[in-house]
Amino acid sequence: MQNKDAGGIKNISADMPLYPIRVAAKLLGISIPLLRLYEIEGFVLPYKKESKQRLYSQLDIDRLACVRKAITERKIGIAGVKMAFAMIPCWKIKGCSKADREKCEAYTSSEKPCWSYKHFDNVCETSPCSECPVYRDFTDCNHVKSAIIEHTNNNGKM
Amino acid sequence: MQNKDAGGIKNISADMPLYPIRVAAKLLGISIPLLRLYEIEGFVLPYKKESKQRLYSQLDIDRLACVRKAITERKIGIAGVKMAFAMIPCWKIKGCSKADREKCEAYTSSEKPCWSYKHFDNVCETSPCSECPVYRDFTDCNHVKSAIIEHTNNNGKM
DNA sequence: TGAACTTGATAATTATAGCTATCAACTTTC
DNA sequence: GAAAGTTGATAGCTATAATTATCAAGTTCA
Repeated sequence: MQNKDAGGIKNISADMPLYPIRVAAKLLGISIPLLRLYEIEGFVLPYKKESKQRLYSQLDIDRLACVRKAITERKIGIAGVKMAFAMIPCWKIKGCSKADREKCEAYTSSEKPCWSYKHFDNVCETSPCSECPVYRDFTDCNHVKSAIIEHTNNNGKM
Repeated sequence: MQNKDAGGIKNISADMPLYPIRVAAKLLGISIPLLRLYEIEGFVLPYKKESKQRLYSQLDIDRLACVRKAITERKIGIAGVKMAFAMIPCWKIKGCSKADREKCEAYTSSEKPCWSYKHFDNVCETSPCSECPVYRDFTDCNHVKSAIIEHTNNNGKM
């Protein structure tokens, strides 16, 4: 029942790359080109094989299902979802230094999520955004305000 | 040249109710019904005469010009602008107590700006939202992230 | 007093964001 | 080695959000 990294056969966890694009599209009820568009817009960072083919994890699907809801139900558009993600106080989550922040395009932007930028010379340079807690913890673009609340109230320590 | 409150004839300040709806619409280049819609959506709280007729201040015009830009240029829709305003850390700006927050619909909502709610039993009950700094200081819906930054970094000081 | 405004509401229009279909070229897989 | 799947790109469609046009009824104020 547990998902440990040390590998057995049943090493199944929500962030394992599983579904090829066709399956992912079907799971979400959308077309393949749209799924690709969502990636360009920065809504998901799917795993890519060496052959560049995408594989989507269950978390990826969940994430996109939320985005979908925001677009179709909440009537926030693509640009709105991008803005919502851009509001995440990533500099707090990552503990960016003043220097880090000054070098970060994402810090002041409200255009698109921080993980849509290429990061030079700051704390985000070292590891890929797909492994970053800012990306990973925000499966749900509707919960950004909770994060803002959390990080404004007591310096995030609660 | 100065705008003092103590009244002379030249008591002209940016938040004086000046323009009737027809003029305001022309200044913004939109129709009257749209201007009315923007009010329903919570983008502006114009002064109302006893006869219920609206008068818009220059600040109201500026505010709506920003909203307009966000909708037409940034492609954030009406719902997106509402969400942006909802992200303002009003509880910090107003210094809401825990009790205040628990009684506040706006606190957790990311649907619409706090000043769109009716406030009972909390600190916002006492004075109209049109006079609240949360409303007044956010003429520009594109600057919400600055506020988030400010209020996450050092508890709002500095 | 009456012309010119306003109000709120509904219906109709328009513009476009969101989405899909299709394409040729390339990969993977069995 | 061939079928099935992928890639990126472009063009076209569609649903609907955004906006305007109208309406009757009520105000305002020369």
